Amino acid sequence: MDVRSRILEAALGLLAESGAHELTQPRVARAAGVRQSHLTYYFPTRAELMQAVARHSIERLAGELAHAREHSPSQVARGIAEGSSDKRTVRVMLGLVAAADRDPAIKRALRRFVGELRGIMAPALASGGLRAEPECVAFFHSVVIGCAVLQLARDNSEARAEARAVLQMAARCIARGKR
Amino acid sequence: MDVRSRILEAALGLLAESGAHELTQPRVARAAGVRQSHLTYYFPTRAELMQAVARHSIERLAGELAHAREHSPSQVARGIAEGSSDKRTVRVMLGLVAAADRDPAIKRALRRFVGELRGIMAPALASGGLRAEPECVAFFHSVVIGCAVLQLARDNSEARAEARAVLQMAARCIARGKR
DNA sequence: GTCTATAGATAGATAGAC
DNA sequence: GTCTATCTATCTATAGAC
Repeated sequence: MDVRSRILEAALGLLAESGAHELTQPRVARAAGVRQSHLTYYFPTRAELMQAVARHSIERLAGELAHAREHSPSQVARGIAEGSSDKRTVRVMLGLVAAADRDPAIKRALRRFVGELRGIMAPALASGGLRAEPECVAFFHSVVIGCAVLQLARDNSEARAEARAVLQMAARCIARGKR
Repeated sequence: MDVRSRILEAALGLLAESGAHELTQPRVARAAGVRQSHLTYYFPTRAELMQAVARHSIERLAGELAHAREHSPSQVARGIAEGSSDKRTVRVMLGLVAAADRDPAIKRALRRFVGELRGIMAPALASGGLRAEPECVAFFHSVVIGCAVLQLARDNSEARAEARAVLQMAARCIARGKR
């Protein structure tokens, strides 16, 4: 793996493990096994590093979903459910949202990602007997994110059980043939 | 207003305006009009400052809702809808979630707040003709948070319109008389 | 591409006078 | 409770040798 990729992998790991707070040049460099001044050769400013980390994280998340898609739509659904209950994934997402709030470039990347994610999500919902109109996909996506955030914020078994119940409820709401 | 309150107000302002990234001792002190070394008299460590800011933010958010409740349940509903589309409020919430992820004390405060918020939310939903069982409140709460995060992340008119549509859809899902 | 070295800024925290 | 002064650690960024 080339150095640039090693750096991005290390950054993603820190982001997933401890949140955006850990994403500093010295820590990323140490985790990647390069000198800090070498890191700035690839990413001259912190903003460029963050943008690259955002793109890399998004590629990763989208890639995992696309990979699941090769198997079956139900696996996509499971992947989304697992991702939304995986603290590492949620930390990455919240970090990207916070970064997007301060950097339009990251905001654009996140917009594209939302579109892409929903493009993957829609057929998975459809094959699960759920409605896949854009409105329904947006609805389900919102529920998934809400559950994920509430779960990371509270982080106990009660929150996990609640997330499961709420997601099932959301699925019933967009079940085909209803309303 | 005493100094301690001024500090917390200033911190909340920074958090709402620019996110958790801005919450440093020097910036908070400057915004509050005190010396940094004076700030550490009230909050000896950064962790204590963060915990106090969390408590203060939560009191503020809960207070605004409780105040709306004195008027009418529909105002509570409007307050929740407005809060979830107000970037300042969402920044505060995301900052607290990120802080809770690293500090169990903040996590506990956030858990209590979720309970409190839902206690206010439930009768508002009920008086709006919606079901107010805990499951339904948790469901609606999740949708609100998901919409808020998606909106902050993308921040355009499309996202705003989508959030409105999704919230209305969620309301229809827990309308009384429906399954 | 990789390294050493270092500058300049900012953050967190403490000691002690008043 | 408020202040000055200061220390240490950390972060971002640049210059220049190899």
